[in-house]
Amino acid sequence: MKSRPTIVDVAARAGVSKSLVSLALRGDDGVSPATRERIVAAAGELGYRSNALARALRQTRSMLLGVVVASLDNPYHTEVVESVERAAEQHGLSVLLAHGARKAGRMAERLDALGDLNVDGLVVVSSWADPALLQAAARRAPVVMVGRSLEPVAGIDSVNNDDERGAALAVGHLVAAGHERIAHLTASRRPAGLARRAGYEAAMAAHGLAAQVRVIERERDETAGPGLDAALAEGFSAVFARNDVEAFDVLDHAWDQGIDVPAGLAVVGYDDSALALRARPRLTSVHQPRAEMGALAVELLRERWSGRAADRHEVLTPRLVVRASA
Amino acid sequence: MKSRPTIVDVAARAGVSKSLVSLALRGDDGVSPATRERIVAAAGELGYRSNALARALRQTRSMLLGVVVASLDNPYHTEVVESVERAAEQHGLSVLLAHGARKAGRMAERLDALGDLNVDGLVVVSSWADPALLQAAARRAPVVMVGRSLEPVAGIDSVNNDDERGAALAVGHLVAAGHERIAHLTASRRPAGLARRAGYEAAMAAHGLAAQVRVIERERDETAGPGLDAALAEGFSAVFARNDVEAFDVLDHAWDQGIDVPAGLAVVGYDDSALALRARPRLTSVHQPRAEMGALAVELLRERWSGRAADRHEVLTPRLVVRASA
DNA sequence: CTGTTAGCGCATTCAC
DNA sequence: GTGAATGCGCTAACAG
Repeated sequence: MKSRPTIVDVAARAGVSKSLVSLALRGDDGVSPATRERIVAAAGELGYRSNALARALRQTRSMLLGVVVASLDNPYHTEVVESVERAAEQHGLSVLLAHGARKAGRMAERLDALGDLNVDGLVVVSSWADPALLQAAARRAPVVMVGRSLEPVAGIDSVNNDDERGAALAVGHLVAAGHERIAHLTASRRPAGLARRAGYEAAMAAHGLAAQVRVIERERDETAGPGLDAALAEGFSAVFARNDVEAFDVLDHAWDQGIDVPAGLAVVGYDDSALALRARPRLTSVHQPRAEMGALAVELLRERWSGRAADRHEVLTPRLVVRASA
Repeated sequence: MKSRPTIVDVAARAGVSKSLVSLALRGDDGVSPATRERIVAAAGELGYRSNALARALRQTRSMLLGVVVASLDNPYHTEVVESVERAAEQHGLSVLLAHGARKAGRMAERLDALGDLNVDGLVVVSSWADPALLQAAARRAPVVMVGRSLEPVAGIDSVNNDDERGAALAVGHLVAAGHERIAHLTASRRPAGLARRAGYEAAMAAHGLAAQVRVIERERDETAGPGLDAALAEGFSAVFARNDVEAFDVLDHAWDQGIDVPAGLAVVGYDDSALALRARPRLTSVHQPRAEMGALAVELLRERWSGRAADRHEVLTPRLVVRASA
């Protein structure tokens, strides 16, 4: 509302120069205890807080971390964001969150806006991103992509889970339970989806089974319609879905058709997001180690700040969380 | 990464003063077309973007809008955030999103952090907030609360839907469908929950029916357990839940117990969030006009900037969206 | 040692 | 069209 007190106001009130206020408030030595106390008291009385903008402008570091997330409506994404935030906080970094980066145009705009604010680093949480955009952003601040790109993007670090291995875990579990007609349902032609699909196909082959991939187009704000029903009508005994959101849809449609899960149809999802616990029956799902992924993303940025030049692409190992659906 | 080009670099390259660069780039008159073109070209070649921090520091306005949301895991909240963002963009405001304000301590910290960045205004999207915290934040920038507080907080504008009326819509719909044993399930002692409960009780009384409120404690990250089952065992013919999340739980537990919805149990939720479309059967729910709410929140801030001193508390009218669950 | 002065960082604005 | 002042906090160099 009213203009906030500045360092000059504090200095005046404490009867010292503004330089000393700066030193005192940041715990520098070379300030006598008595004076420091006076300054701290003055600051307290005025409700002074240093202006983050001014500080960031003067220093090279803003201590700001930009996080761009594709959308807020996939629980897995928001869970990754939270883990990034936790890690950031531990290093005294403030997170600025931007979302809606599902379209390249908006993604570019968000990245630019964060860059304009002098963020020290960027974390992009998305299952897809235009390499050129990432590289453009990386000219301003180091960028870490949490999620897959088709192939490594030069100059961009990345953190991922091993989608192929995750898919193999799902298939292995279903095969061990005696399933043979195992379908893979996917709606995505994006990298993570492709990797899971490839992992599924490889695992099926390894078990001597025929891969059955069904691509289900998903409408915006809707659960997949007729395509999904048609796929279920084929009589598979088990389904490995590309992610929890789609596994959730499978459960819904199975419910509509009176198919009993898991007896009539076993379902395995991917991400182990909050959705897995909301589902009935509770969803068996491949867990991505998101807490580690967030921490690692921040760690990679810190390494860049310390001068690392070579790209790093970290791939973490997922694990299967078995619940009631398979 | 490398230090970004400044206005001085552009000025040097175009052979003019930096003042003129500033004027030209912001479309001021009084710059000859030829010169302007030279300047724009120079800026383009250098990839110059004005430093948002420096601009905010110089001007009184930062054009930054802070949005604090209780949590990212309630779809209704994130949908409100998106509508605020859309409205903000139309006025050239950038949104800085912060979350995790479920605890007062963290809320205070987030508000402070945004204040340090000189946001021009704050929107708090939450079903609860400590009035003292809001007022503290309001000393730095105008604050709008989207959601209910127990009573109006002096100095803080608010945007809400009429919870009492929404509850009455739900009850009216169920009564019209012939229901008499209508329970209200709630887990919340927070303002919005209380208002809906009061609205439910009033509506039941108006219809000459006995109110049946059941308070179901919800564990973190879990759907309500035994309490919910016990309530369902009482044999109500319809349930009005405090919000979609809890209505979703009701559907799950009904499913567990083999209760057919809506034949054996009609269910109505509140918020009409994305969850309503995920539910099976699709959830009948009270719709809060979130698009208008977001736009209104931004509008209220703009009025404050224009000098309005009196508080405004806007209450919008909800409507019932009838789907399959009731 | 304790504290001050001067100037920086970047874009905007006003008097000339 | 320009130079100088401004906003706010940090910091190098300097004085007591």
